[in-house]
Amino acid sequence: MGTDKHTTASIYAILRDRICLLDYPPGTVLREATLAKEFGISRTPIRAVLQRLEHGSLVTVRDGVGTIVTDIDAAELCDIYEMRLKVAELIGVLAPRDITPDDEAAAQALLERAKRLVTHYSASEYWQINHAQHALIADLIGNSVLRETWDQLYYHSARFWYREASRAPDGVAQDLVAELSEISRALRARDARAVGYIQRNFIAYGFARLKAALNPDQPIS
Amino acid sequence: MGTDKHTTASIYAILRDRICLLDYPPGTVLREATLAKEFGISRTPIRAVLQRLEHGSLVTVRDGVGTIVTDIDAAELCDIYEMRLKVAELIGVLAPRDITPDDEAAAQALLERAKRLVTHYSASEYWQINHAQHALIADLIGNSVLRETWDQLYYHSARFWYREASRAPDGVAQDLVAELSEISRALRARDARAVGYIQRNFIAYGFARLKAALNPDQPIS
DNA sequence: TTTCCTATAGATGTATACATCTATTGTTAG
DNA sequence: CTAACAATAGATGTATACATCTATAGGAAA
Repeated sequence: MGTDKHTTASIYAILRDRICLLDYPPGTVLREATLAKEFGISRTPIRAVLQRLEHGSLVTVRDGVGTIVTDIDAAELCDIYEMRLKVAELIGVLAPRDITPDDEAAAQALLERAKRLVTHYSASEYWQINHAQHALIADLIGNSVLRETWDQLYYHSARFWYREASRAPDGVAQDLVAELSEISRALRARDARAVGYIQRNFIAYGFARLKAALNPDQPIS
Repeated sequence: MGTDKHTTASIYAILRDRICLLDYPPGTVLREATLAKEFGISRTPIRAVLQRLEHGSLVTVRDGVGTIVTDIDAAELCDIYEMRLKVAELIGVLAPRDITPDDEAAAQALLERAKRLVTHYSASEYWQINHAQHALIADLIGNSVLRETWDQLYYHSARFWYREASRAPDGVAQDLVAELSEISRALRARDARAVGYIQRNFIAYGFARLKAALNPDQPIS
């Protein structure tokens, strides 16, 4: 295993997903030599990947120490989420591309998967649907600069929502069903602006939940 | 010359500025070996810098060919500017930091420099003031994610505005005076939201001018 | 026992040789 | 003369040896 032909892009996606899915929790120290050995290549392309991850604020490279998966404080988490709320509102505003029946079908398929998730929960399946939903919506964005920003914000914050959802998974599947139902409705109506606002709202719900977890108002200990 | 001790960060800033100031016009092919020789280091740290520039969409690295300074088509220029218009509106909205007398003084100093520019124009001085104004406003942004996005958008589009301003420099100094006057007024009023809206407006003025240059409505040929 | 200093293991940063890829130029077949 | 192809120069991509930096463990002095 691991003897496949990896490209820097594929290794980047692999490491990014490991960080997002908390296979590498915040604080994890990655070693270039170890990763190089795992993927059967030298340190040079591994370094390029790590530097790219560093640009996305997913890791910090420290000379003589290693590459450390970043953690986040409450203030920075708020910064990311407040930004995402505002950027979501732009999705349907800045020249979205035309919605097609394919988009509708893709959302419907995700909705069916989410419904199955309610009765048979799986963290892995939850995140696959989540990622697919993100990709679906990002693909609607016609403005390339907005799409890039939207993507970066998503990957910057995903793991912190994942951590919270893993701690208290109650209702996340139902919420995902509700979100995808609304998105399907908006796509049927060919209303890209509605899609953006639905995203905004569900990001806000998640944000409220994260804030409640950070500042537990009812510490009945 | 060039024997000073450069760091990757300083080399990054140098090359970024050369691209922004059109010392390296779009289409220029940069060679790693040449740059390495110029800065007295090996290709390795040069490659790290070029990859960072590529991440900011300032260059494209092509295997076997070289690192090419990116050009831009009308559609992408519109994408960037439409995004900047929207992001500017967020400057005073997403938790700006408190405005201090120092900010006021800095803006006033820039205004004085801009006034001198009207009678004694210098492209170099124009861009130093422009950059300083950008840094001043970016520093007001309390949301770190917004600040990063704002910065990236600025450096992504700066050279295209510079190219247009160089072609027809009439009025750019006066416009800069007007913009800095308004910014000074907003800072005196401690009104960060006003600063953001002023930025939005002058970006819109520049955008209109760029569009007019791209689609000359009066092609009397 | 505590504290400070020093030696060291092991990490990233850098330089360089080599592999691979691209564009071009020159040659040859039609 | 034109077009296709092959050889080649020179670029980036990769692997690796070496330089430098960091944290830590261990020993000596107070």
